[in-house]
Amino acid sequence: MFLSFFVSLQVDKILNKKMAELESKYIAKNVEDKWYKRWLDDNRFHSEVNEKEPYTIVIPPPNVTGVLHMGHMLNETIQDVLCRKERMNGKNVCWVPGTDHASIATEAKVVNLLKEKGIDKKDLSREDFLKYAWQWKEEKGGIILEQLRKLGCSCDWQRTQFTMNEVMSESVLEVFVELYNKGLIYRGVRMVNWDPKALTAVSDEEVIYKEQHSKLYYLKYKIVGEKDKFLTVATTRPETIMGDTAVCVHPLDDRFKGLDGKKVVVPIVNREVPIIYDEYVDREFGTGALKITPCHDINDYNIGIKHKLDKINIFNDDGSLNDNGLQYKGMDRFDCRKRIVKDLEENGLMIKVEDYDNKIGLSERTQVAIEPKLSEQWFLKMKDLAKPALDVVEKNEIMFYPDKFKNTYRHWMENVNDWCISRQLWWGHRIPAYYLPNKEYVVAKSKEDALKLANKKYPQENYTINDLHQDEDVLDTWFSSWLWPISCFDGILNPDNKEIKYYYPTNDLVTAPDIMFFWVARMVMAGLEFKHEIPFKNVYFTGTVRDKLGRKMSKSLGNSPDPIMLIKKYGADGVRMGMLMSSPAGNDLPFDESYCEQGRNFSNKIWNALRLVKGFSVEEKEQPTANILAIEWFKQRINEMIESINDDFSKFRLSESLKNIYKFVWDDFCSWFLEIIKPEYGKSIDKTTYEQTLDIFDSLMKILHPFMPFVTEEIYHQIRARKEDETIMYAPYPKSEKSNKKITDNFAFIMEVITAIRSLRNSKNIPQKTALECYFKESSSKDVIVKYESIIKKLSNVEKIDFVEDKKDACAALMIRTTEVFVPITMAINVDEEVKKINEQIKYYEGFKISTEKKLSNERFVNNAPKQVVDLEKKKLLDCQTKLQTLKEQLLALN
RNA sequence: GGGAGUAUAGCUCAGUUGGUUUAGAGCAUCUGCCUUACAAGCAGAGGGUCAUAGGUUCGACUCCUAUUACUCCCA
Repeated sequence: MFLSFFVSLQVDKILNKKMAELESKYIAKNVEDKWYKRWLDDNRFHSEVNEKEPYTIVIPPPNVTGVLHMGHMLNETIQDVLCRKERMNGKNVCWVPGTDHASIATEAKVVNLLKEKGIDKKDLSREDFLKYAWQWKEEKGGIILEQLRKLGCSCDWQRTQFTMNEVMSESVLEVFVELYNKGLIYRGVRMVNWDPKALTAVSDEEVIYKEQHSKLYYLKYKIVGEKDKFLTVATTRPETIMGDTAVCVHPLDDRFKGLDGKKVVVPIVNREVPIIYDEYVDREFGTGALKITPCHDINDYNIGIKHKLDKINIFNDDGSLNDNGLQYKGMDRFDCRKRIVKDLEENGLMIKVEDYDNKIGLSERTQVAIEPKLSEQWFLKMKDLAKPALDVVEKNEIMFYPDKFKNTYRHWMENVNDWCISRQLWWGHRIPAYYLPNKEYVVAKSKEDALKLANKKYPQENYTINDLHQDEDVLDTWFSSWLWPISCFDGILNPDNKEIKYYYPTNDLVTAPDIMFFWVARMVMAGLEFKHEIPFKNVYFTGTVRDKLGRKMSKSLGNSPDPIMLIKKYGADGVRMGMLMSSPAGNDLPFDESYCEQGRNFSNKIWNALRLVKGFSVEEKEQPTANILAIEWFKQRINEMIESINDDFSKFRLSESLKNIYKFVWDDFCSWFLEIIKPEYGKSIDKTTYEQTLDIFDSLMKILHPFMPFVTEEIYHQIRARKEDETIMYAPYPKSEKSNKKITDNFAFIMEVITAIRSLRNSKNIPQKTALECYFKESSSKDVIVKYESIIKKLSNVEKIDFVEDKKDACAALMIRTTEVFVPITMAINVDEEVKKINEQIKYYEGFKISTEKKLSNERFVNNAPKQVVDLEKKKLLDCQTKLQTLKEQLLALN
């Protein structure tokens, strides 16, 4: 006794010494910065053209003003997982990072910063303003790219792009000129979505419609020449009456018969305007009479053209009333509404006001109400570009994950409108159109080229460079990002360079569905138009990260956690796992920090498995049977896992894959494998098992690495001494060997046996330390039980296993599948409880038996169903009968 | 208003051409454990008329129709 105590004390010391080398808890921050720096120092993320197969991803360029939010985290984690997996598969991986210049957002930001300094944009020249903007960009822009490093992203930072860098800018001008020369770009006066705050037109895609409580006002329009007769017109925008140039009614509406050729007087304004008839009018809405304001509503505009009406613009660019606004001149549009309502009421021109919910368009960037505005803009014709871009998706040359998004894509492509590409801003790519004194213009990449062109076109004019005046507007930011997969490799200006030939088309694109039209669709168009090749093969659409209440995460709601804080708290690995665990492609992710906690706990679990294994004292000695069997089984499980992982990846089922790996590591490896091979306290492990365990651990780390890059790299280096330049990033991903399903099937049965015995212990309050005896009834599973006897004994603390023909007395009876086990127990058996339990089971199996018998006695089933299905049912019935018989015997024995 | 999608355990999701013990996992819950890698842990357990109503089929969570609820997209 004394001696054993002494020995165990000694062993304790040895163990503690080994353990002390590894912290008892995994501390991510000690590991993550270290490895990221190492990867960077060793230039692990960089790709150059070589003879290997390329794997290319271009990042969806975040806005240069942006900071990392949860959506980015999800998106970038997915890309990193894909990249790291392919890198281990031996591909030459190139993940190009970068940012876009975000015209509106950046310009607004710079304008505001200048305002704080007391500088008004209006007082600056274009050149000076751009100087400030560039300065801001260089100093503050692209923080997000720094943040991606914290997340462990393996981007090729040497290739970092920006949509306004030299190559990309020139590419934009190049394609503009090309498309213009092809007749696809045109300039025209159109009704555009005007953002009165940003003072620019925005595209249809940048308008967000939102339900709003507003009012419907009923106004009196006096009919000219008829005493005291009025038309009542309902409108949500009474402030626009200054722009009215007609009142329109439906030709078949009886209420308005006999008004043909008559005029009405616009209230307050006192202008006479015609009454016109058009089927466009909805007779159910309001009073059936519609006021027509061609300058301020797209539908009115079309009616105006059809009926040749006057057009009166009443607004300034900032949404205030202009000279046509009469006494309201200078007022803001919404102030004017309040005021004019009051005036109408005071003059008895308002009949009533009703509550009314309608949808109004808001600017995506500034959130202010969009004002439809007639203006001269540049457009890109979309019809011819859309057709082939739809085809490649319909034909699955480009695959969407999940593929339901094909529907959305098709719908948009088939109803596509021309793209308004000009923006009334300074920050961006200035439109390469040059106006001439003769009111004509030319389009060319540079002013010099434009001059040559102008003089060629108008030889008699002899223009000099100073005669040319470049268009003041810039291009929509998306007009540069639609070239992203091409221009990242300089494929527009140098279409035959070796990089574009090697890296293009890219492989996968990971993005959010809300930019499907802004970006994805247009990239497909650009790819086909300029490279005659698709830009990517797969598009993975992520879901939206939401809070627990299902709301989108947004700055204004303040419901988004700070990603960098999360990384600090749970480690990048933990956060990555948290993001991915419950986020299948295209599904929204109701985010909860506990996911990250789960991720952190997982890192810790793996860490502790390492501590256990590294704590073993190793000796050259015979390998116990249990260990041989455990290794044989686990290798099969690895094969199965690898197959299922590869299958999941081929379908972009990353979340499922990670869940499986999680369970595999936690349950199969830690709870089963390690528990089997773990030597008894104070004993050593045989060298063979130890080495094989390290191999297995090694494989597990490789399997997990794409998801949790840091902890796996750390452990990879802890498991064995590695060469100076060795990294798990480039370790080959494990390949599955021929697997033997029989082994895993048998082992699964043994696990059930062990669980049943443990469960018995639990329900009977038998302490873990009390060794049990197990008597198996002779059955077909005898061989398997004999084979795995050592494992059953070890994991359920059984000291004796034997086989019997009949039931044994004073035993608890267990049934595993169709095998019966008797476990002698000392305490009295609660007969009533046992009877109740058995009866419940009998009831279940009786029901099951009946349904199976019913199936088998159904001729049509037996004749129509495939043979395996019928055979299976027969086996089910047989098993069920065996069980019932056993249960009934047990019941009998109890009574 | 038009289109698309979803509905499975308390929560988040699997369920692969309809057939594997009349539904699986993780988290959460409950019970028992400081068992010597890990309490960020171990062992065990409970929990579902597969939204509702019909239909097709020998057989439906799975296919069809309608209804309800929610989500997204477009105007």
